[in-house]
Amino acid sequence: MMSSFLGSNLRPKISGALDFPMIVIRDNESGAEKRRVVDEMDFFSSEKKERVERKKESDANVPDLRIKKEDLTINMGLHVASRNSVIDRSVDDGLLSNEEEKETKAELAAVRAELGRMNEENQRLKNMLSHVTENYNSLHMHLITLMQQKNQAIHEVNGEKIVESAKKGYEGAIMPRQFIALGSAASLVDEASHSTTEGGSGDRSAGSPTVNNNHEVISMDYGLNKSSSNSNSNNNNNNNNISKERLLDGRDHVIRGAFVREESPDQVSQSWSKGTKLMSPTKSSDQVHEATMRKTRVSVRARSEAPMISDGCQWRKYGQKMAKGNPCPRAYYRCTMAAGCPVRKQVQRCAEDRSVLTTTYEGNHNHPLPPAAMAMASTTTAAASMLLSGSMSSADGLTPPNFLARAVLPCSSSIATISASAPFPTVTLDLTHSPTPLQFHRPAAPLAFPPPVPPPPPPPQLFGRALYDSTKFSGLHASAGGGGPDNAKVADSVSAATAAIAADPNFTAALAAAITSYIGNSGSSSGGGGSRVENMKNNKIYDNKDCSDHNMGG
DNA sequence: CGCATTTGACCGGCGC
DNA sequence: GCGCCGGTCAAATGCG
Repeated sequence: MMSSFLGSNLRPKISGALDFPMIVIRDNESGAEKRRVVDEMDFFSSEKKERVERKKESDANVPDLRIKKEDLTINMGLHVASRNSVIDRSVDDGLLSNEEEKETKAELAAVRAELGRMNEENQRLKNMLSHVTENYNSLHMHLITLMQQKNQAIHEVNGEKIVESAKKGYEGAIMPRQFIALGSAASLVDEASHSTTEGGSGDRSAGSPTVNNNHEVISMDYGLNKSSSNSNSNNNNNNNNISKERLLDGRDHVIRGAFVREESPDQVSQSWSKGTKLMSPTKSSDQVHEATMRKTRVSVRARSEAPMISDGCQWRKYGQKMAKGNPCPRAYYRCTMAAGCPVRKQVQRCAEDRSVLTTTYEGNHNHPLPPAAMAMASTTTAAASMLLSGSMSSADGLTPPNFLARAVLPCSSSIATISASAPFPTVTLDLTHSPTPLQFHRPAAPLAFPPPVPPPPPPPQLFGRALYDSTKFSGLHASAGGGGPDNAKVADSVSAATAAIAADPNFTAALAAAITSYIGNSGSSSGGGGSRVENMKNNKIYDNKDCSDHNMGG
């Protein structure tokens, strides 16, 4: 990266430097050449002043401080080099007077001193930036760790009370009106599931009322975590019990309703999320916690010829299976960006349309994410949280389960499908549609997570087309930070579809914000459109389901 | 040699 | 109880 930066900035400076009369005088015997040099040296002072002025203007026009300083360094380095050459040769040839020599050498010393100062300041700024980055990463990790420890403590201390309340048929649940805490929503969802596992384990033979009670525990715990992790983050420890009591009392931003699913608690704990081996008694509590952390899934459907969409994270493939009803194998990946990261994903092509790639995410990352991955994580996280929100709301008829479709693409038939009947709640974001520009609304609300340095965003009207040309996306991330001359070429080859899903932070951020924005207003949403709750038992949503179900809006 | 991928074995849940 | 299925593990293999 540095080389490309230097290259792109050196060339004009070199050209300018070569305009300076430093032509090598190889033939000392030629009087004509000597005179020519003397003539050039006659306007040495005015030339020098002009170049100093140009440099000042150039420096003033460079917006970025770092680039400015480095540019200045390079420029000044050339000044020094060329000046040295000219002075030395001129002195050697006896072409400079003593006064001129003193003057230019004094200027040279000054320039060198300035160069040294700039170098020092440049280094200082670099160190500062690196220090800030390190601090940010460590704080982020610390925050995640604290939240996990806090939530676990809550379960241990108050879990029994929640279970008791749930068994009594308590129907209240807190649903925060706003959330977008990066990376926390999935955790909250997962924590909710954690609570379900603990609470339901003691009464698995109960009938449907108990099932609903368990789901209510999900909602309540979710609300608890949200309130403690978002708005009360500064007083987490003090407010845990308070939040719990408010939660149990049904006050404070309560959206009443039960988390409705059709399956039994046994089904809740099965399959991908169950972590059968992780749940064994021989495993540590952390492992059990990790296993139960992974509950809610977010499935993203996108057209791509690549074997896997690039979402900014590092994945390691740990298995591949042939799934029933689909001739295409299903690949299993786990996140390897940090040791012990519980996030996993499945990748499988649609049986009906091989160009459609279904990526299903589960769990939340326990480490800082790169910008592109952050955008993707935010999107899936928001969708996962939306799932709980939608399920709760749909129970009391306020909001249809597939409200995301109207949230993101109000005029399209569907971009998202929410399953409230699966063994694990799942949101399917169907990005294989081709929405018209009028249908795509970027949210006006600012995002809560820091916007990454964005690549040139694809025009909204190209979104649908881009989705179809998602073959060559895989090279994007390698070139994202390059800024080199190949960027345009790479950009041409990048699939804007997958980019829209995973790499274009603008889009994913917009999607996340749209979801989030909608959730923030979900309590006031009117019913209207019919809900479409799919039977996702045994992962049928992508195994056996006709792809056309997701492509209604085409 | 280290790391990632492949692939068969294994496990637990579910349906019959 | 048995077979099917989804999910995971871990040894074998491939690759840079």
